[in-house]
Amino acid sequence: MATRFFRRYKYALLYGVALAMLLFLLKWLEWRFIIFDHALEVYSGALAILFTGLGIWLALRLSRPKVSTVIIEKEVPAPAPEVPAVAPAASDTAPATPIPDEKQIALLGLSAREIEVLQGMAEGLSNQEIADRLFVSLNTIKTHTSRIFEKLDVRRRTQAVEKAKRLRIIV
Amino acid sequence: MATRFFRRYKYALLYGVALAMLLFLLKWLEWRFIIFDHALEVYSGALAILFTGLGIWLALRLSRPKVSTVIIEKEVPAPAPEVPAVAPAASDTAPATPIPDEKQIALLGLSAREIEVLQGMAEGLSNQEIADRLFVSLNTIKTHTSRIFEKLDVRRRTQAVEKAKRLRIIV
DNA sequence: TTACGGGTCATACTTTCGGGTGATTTTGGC
DNA sequence: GCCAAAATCACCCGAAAGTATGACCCGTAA
Repeated sequence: MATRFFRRYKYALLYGVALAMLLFLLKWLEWRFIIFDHALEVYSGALAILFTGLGIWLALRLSRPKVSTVIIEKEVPAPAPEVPAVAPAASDTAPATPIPDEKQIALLGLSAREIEVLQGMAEGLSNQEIADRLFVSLNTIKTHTSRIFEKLDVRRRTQAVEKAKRLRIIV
Repeated sequence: MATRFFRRYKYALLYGVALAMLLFLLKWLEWRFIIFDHALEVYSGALAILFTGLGIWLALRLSRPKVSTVIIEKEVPAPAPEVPAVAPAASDTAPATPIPDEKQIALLGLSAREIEVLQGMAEGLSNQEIADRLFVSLNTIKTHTSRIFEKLDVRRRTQAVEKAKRLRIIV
């Protein structure tokens, strides 16, 4: 069928259509404003939009609202096979007790920032995209991911997400 | 004392100073090239400040307070039956339908083989591991993953897994 | 018979991930 | 003010993932 063709050249087709629409829009605007001289209004509008965007960007960039972590304990009747595997990882902080503190098991020593990164991972974002969202560099995210993998005792992001969801660390 | 104050409001101060310098620069330029009609510049500046403030206000108002909820799984001494590890975790994503949604699969045109690969992906396996499990070559898995990404309209395996689980294609 | 979808495999290439290491800055508690 | 933890950023390097393209085989439906 033509589905394969469409699938293969989907983006090319989309790009073509988008370009056509954009050209049409430009033509329309040209016609629209050739009559009236709305230069000042357009200028003001552009300025307003630009600086509103700047303000939003600034606020998001500079304000780091405290991430309040709400901890809800939930009793689970079925001890998953992975839970014992978690224990040795947490045993770094509490090696004495054979059954470490529940909070340490659950949190695994994950910081708030690491959970944010984990959340991004779970949404299927790349490290670069997570970096952009959190306004930090790619290297920082890589450091965070490394520590997350360490603490969760996994080696790949897919495993981390799977485990984090299973442990209800993230939704 | 003053250091603490400076530290706390560092960015605000920086922003203020920067703004002041910018205004000064504008004034200087204005004086440099004596043009009587300063109305536009003043108007622009006022507009810029106003809408920057608006943007900041908007961002602060609209950005929801980030509250990360951590649910702690607490083991209960009561021994549980031999439940597969996946089952309890899947209960939160698919409480109603334990079986995959056939309609979604048919709708997306995913083949049986592709579902198998997708399943492997969801378990956090690497392409090589999936290849070994299905007794095919690594390149074959890569081809499958590419087609899966096409059909699911995603670009990364993490996104594919996220979407597949959301659509109940896999458990 | 031919066209097509599905499965398989390959090469060559670019991009992203992840490990390892070291460093500085920021933050929060004492 | 001091200190430890957290957060940030950098560089290198190998591995894995993903893109693009072409090819072959095999059923099946037109």
